[in-house]
Amino acid sequence: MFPERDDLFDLLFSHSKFKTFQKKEILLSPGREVDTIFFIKDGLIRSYRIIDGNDITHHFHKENWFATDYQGFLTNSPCKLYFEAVTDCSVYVIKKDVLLSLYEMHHEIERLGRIIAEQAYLQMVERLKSIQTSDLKERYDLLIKKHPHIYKLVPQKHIATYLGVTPQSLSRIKSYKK
Amino acid sequence: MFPERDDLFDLLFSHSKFKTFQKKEILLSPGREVDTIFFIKDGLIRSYRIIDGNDITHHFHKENWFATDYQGFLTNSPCKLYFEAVTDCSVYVIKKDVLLSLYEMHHEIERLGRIIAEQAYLQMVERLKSIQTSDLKERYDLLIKKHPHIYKLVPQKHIATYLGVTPQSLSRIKSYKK
DNA sequence: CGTACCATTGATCAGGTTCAATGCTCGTGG
DNA sequence: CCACGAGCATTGAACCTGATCAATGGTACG
Repeated sequence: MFPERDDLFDLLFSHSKFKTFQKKEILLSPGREVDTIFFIKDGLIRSYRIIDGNDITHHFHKENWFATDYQGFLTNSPCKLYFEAVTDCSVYVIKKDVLLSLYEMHHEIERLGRIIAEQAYLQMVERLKSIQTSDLKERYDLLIKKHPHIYKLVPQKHIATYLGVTPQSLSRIKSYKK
Repeated sequence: MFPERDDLFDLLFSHSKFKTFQKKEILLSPGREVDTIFFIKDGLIRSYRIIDGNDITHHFHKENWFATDYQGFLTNSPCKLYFEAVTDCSVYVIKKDVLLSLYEMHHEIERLGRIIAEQAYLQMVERLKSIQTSDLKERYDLLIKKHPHIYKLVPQKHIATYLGVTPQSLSRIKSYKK
């Protein structure tokens, strides 16, 4: 997933604040510019946006990886997402300006930044490709195969919107399955 | 689009080979592992994959940016795409191992690598979001507004598959428009 | 001029949406 | 300890968008 370089992460964390959140707590809301990145030490976070009053899941953020409105972060535009703790969570809170100056100062943190961006890209490509080439049933099967614990932790309706469909459609698919 | 640092690009190009291709020439085919990146100095390139015998456009690569099977490049997996010169093209051909060692040697090239990955991510997110939130007509309008020259250079059918629909559907949409 | 490639149009089909009603389950207060 | 309510899942029916299959029409280029 990322280079096995604990020293790098230790350096990063030494410039962060450690924080815990309870299940269902909101870590971050839309509005201001994105100046915060979370690194999830423990727990599961769901990000979502509200479109026409509907809660649409953007992403599930798992432990040992980052969570932020990456698009807002990169383009200096306002945060569009809510971040909600699906389970109790513990996270390192990293400030954007701190991260950027770490990029400047340490070639290796810059590299970490590159690898983060590359991984984010790969995730998006996979998701786009699966939407374009697989039908709903295949996408659902793949998701619960790759991330079985998500299936147990979040309501179906959030998984449905993550897959880009309504909860009703997902429900019907599951009955065909058997 | 990217930092205005001609010296960086000059450094990169000094480790590249300059090459020209004629309209309709294939620059790269699926098969072997991806060891090549193109930087397009001039011209337009279309990448596509063959799925069930059908030509599906993956991306349009414009001048002053990079073109490669980025997914294959990042995951060391075989190239899945064809790259075809839509117009006559001139490109810098950069070898993967050369780029990786430039990353190692120059913090600033590493940064360029980060920015490339970030931009690639942003493009994918935009595309995913437009598929999930816009209907075909809106996506088509947005595409020709943002990239009017593509519209003139490639057949509709390639634009259709880029948008994730059949040429027939795109044709119908256009007649509603007026 | 003819042919090859692309765009358009028509008819039918399939998958997912929407709106609405019903069923299930778990946590809380009486 | 039970009963109720809130939130979620399921199911049904009508509908809509884009896919598919097939035929027709244009046009550029040899």
